[in-house]
Amino acid sequence: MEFIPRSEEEMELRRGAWTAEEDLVLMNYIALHGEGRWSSLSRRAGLRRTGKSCRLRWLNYLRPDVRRGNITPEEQLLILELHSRWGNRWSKIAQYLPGRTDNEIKNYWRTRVQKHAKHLHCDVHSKQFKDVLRHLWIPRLVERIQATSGDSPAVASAGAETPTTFGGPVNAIPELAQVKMSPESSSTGGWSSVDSFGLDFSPPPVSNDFGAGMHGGEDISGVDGVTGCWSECGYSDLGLPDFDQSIWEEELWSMEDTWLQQQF
DNA sequence: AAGAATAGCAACCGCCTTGCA
DNA sequence: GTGCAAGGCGGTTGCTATTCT
Repeated sequence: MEFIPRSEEEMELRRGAWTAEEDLVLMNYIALHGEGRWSSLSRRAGLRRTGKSCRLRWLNYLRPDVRRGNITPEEQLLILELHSRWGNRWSKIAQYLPGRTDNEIKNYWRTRVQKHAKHLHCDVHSKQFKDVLRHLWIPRLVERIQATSGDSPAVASAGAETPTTFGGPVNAIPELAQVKMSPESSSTGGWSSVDSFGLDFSPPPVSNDFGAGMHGGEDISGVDGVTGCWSECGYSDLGLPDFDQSIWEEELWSMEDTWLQQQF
């Protein structure tokens, strides 16, 4: 169907990629006036964009606390677990990964996790794939986290008697959701609960929005939203190795193939 | 070296919810 | 209670960079 603009204003609306100039205008405006109502903000700032477009650009790209770059093993673990609980509730999942946007998590899921499922010729929601996650992917992630966090004895391990948190980097960041092994799961090898992988979470400890205390319907106003700025927390200086995703994925895939052959 | 295929991600779309008059 | 505008969210699209043939 042909798009017929109903007004001059609509005709002038810009779409597609944002220019550096537009970014600057939006950032400057928000720095001076705050977020406010997006539709009027767009007009007042002199941007020929919809309010929605401005909001999206700010939240997903321009916000100073947006983290970019590889999803760390800790974050992958959180995503896998939280997705097993809530499904495609990306914004809810994003609350537990400060600095990551729902869009980024959604993209990660679609490009990495679904790719895995496709490779294994199964659906991401199938029991088969969930088993692969539970028995192979997650334990491997835990191993990686252990390996990169050095000599932490508190790292999740099969057979641990009490809930333990991942040591090293994760513990170094109080703002990051604490991933804990539950006693039930640890007694059965770590990852055996039916609906989730047996991890325990603290409530979302940090707000990654700037101003509004409500996020996704849950009141998280008790936290200092502005100091949620990730770089200020030192996360960028954690020295997490930039582990080579492709190499470890290949390794994982061959393990998965072997494992699946044994299981099915 | 060039074209095709694929992956990754930014941005848009449309539906639903919320707040307000 | 109703209608409207705006915001929020999940799904989808399309562009660009990278890899493969």
